[in-house]
Amino acid sequence: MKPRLRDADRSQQAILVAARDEFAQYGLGGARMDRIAERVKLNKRLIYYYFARKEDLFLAVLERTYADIRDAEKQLHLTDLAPALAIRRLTEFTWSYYLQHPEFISLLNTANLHQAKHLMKSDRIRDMNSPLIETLGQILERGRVEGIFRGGIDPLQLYVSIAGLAYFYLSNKHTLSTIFGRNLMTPEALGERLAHMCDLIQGYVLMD
Amino acid sequence: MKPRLRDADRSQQAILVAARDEFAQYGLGGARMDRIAERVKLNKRLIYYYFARKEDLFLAVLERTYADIRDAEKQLHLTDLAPALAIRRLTEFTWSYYLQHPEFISLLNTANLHQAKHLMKSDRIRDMNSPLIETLGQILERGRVEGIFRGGIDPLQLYVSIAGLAYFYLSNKHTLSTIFGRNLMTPEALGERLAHMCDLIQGYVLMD
Amino acid sequence: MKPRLRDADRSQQAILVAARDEFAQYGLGGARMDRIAERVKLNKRLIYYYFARKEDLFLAVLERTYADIRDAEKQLHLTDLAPALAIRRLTEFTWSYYLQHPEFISLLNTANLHQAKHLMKSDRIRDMNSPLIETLGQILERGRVEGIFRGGIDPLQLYVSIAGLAYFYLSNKHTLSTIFGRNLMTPEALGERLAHMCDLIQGYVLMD
Amino acid sequence: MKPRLRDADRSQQAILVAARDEFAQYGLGGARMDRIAERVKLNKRLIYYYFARKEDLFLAVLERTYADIRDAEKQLHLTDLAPALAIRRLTEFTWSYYLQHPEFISLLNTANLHQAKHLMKSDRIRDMNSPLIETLGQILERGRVEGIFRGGIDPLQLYVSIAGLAYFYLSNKHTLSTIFGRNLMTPEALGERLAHMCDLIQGYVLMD
DNA sequence: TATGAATGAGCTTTCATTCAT
DNA sequence: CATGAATGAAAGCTCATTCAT
Repeated sequence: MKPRLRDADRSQQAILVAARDEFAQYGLGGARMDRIAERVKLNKRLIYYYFARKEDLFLAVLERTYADIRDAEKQLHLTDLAPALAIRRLTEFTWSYYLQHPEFISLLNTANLHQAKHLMKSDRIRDMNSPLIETLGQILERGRVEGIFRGGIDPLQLYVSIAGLAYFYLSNKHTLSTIFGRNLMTPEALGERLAHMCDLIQGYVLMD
Repeated sequence: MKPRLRDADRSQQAILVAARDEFAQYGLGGARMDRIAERVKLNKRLIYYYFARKEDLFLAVLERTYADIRDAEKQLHLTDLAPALAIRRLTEFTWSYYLQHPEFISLLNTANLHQAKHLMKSDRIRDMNSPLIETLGQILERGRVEGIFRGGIDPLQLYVSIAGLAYFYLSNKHTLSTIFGRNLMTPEALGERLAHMCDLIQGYVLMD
Repeated sequence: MKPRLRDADRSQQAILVAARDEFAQYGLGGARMDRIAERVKLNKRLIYYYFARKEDLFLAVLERTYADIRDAEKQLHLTDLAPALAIRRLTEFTWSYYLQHPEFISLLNTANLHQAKHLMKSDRIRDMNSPLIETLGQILERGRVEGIFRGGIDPLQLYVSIAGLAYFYLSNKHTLSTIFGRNLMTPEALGERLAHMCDLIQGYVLMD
Repeated sequence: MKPRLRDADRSQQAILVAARDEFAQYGLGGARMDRIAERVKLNKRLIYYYFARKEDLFLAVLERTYADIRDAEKQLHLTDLAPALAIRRLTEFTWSYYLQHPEFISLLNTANLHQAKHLMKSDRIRDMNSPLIETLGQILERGRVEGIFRGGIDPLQLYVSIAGLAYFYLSNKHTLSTIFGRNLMTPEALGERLAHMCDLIQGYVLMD
């Protein structure tokens, strides 16, 4: 006998995926419930059945999005690596995750446009508090003890910097490409960017 | 004395300011023409009289926004400074401009959400092509010749990095503050961020 | 018993009737969607739900209008009648159909004002191509063979003439009445007109 | 010294022409005051200065239109011609006037859509009462006396018939062409129509 | 669980018209 | 005589949301 509950769960997941794409493409204000329903090929009413309101749906999408990146981060096992390699791995990971998940960047922008008021309502996200900062702190400390990293580095600042170097480039790829008249998304350009980022970060953390 | 009413230019400028604030606060999809009209205390119809459509108004706002930052950049006179100081000035300027113009960040995000299709329609913006990259190239070269900068630095990558370091922090201030449970907008936090940025950038461009 | 509410087809038909009256009374440009909604006592949004746009609604009304007259024409069974009688029946039918369906005349005028661009978009109407011309051709030929009709009559010209004799009188009843200071819509006047039309047409087709 | 008044008059005439074209093309409801102003290349405010309201402008256009056709009719000098020829000339004139003035047909349709309420407000038009009916009555009587026309013909009915035969064909040229899949506006088609009309009318008035 | 039908509020846009010079 | 600036009202249309089954 077929488990009914699985169907329900599958519908919900499908709705979340469709909604994520819609919100990422059009923002919260520009997203259309009709279009989401059409994307999932499910009745619009069903979306309301599961998620009650557009804003709630957006919140659910955000929660899912954060859960996804946290899961990915957990696969990194940075503590198993030598400090310098760990930093490099983190930089590469951040870059490629953003690159492969443009919807993450867009959703983050949207969340911030609305001053993160959705985030704040979500205990789940706040509790999902990235353990990365702590891990990063341990790595930096280990590197300092080993004499290869300089001291006094704030792990949060470093994390924000790594993210920022990747984020700005990818988030603004359209305007930057237009204004500088240079396609920033060719494989070569992407490679150059990653190399530049690694140089910058390595140069900062490594002892002279 | 200039007449307050029936001044076409004055009305247009006032509309642009109100629209800029509205778009920055709510995004393109979330912005309301009614609210813009109320902000300017002018008849809604007048907005259409001058700007025809919401999208055109958004484009006009973007053009104005870019013109503003270009004007500010021109005041920097980086070429008059010693290379190391010039880089520092640029970093500080970028930081404080973004800090003092949160609407700039928001509008940029919105423009990118829509894949810069508005930007592309504007010859004015494309021609407004930032001369900063060229200036930055000259500074880097001068520093290299003087033996204080390392060689092989792509000015565009460096510019994007400086911007990214400031942008990500400020653009995502709400989500970051929420997730890390730490107010990133206190004077101290802001000062620390700028210091960190300068360290990072200086460490990258300066010869060991 | 059929449910009165939540009957999609019923709603659509009711909307079409209300829209037909509104378009006939005010033309395409003068028709108001609000007024149509009020006529049907249905939510305005529902009209858009089924017909998407005002122009599409007008097209649907036109299609329905043409279908109606084609249906009526089919009831005539002209081929069963003697040629002379058939011509008379057609004349009378045309006259009374126009007389009883003033909305038909008005809608036709509106369609032509817009250069039939709606008609052209409708495959349904173009395929609904009046079989009357062919029937009329057969009747004329039969009459000619029987020696009572003159030869060389173009059925299309004759059809247009019959229609025109009725149409102009009824379409312009207001201006004609005003200008000639004579009420053209009294029963007597209407009877005289029909008699005149029959005389004219009979005189034309019959052998001297 | 240049007479100022001529300019004013010229502007008014230009506005009337532009308005006539606009009303003919879009109907009363679809006509746009802005578009009329653009057609004349005069300020919209000036139109209001001279004609006060859209409806009044439409009325002025109607008056002018009627005056024009009455003028043309006066050039016919039908009473100078032999009765049979006079009827033929009238038929030809009606046909070619409608053919060359499609705006006349359209404006007439619009006037009737609004139930001639504009016409009724205009004493000028009502007084402009076509003398053609009287003339036509004289011609018919003359022909009857000469033994070439049958008696008992109502000049108004005949006039309406002549007009209707031309009007319907030309007014509905778009729908008829579309539905019958036959271009009714080629020179050949137009010639055939006129010939048919003359046959019909001659056949009716002439003694067997 | 799932859906087509229906709605009220509000959105962008339009339009005839008036103001001030 | 002529005009650019400004407006209130209303139009077409959209949208999130709910109803009934």
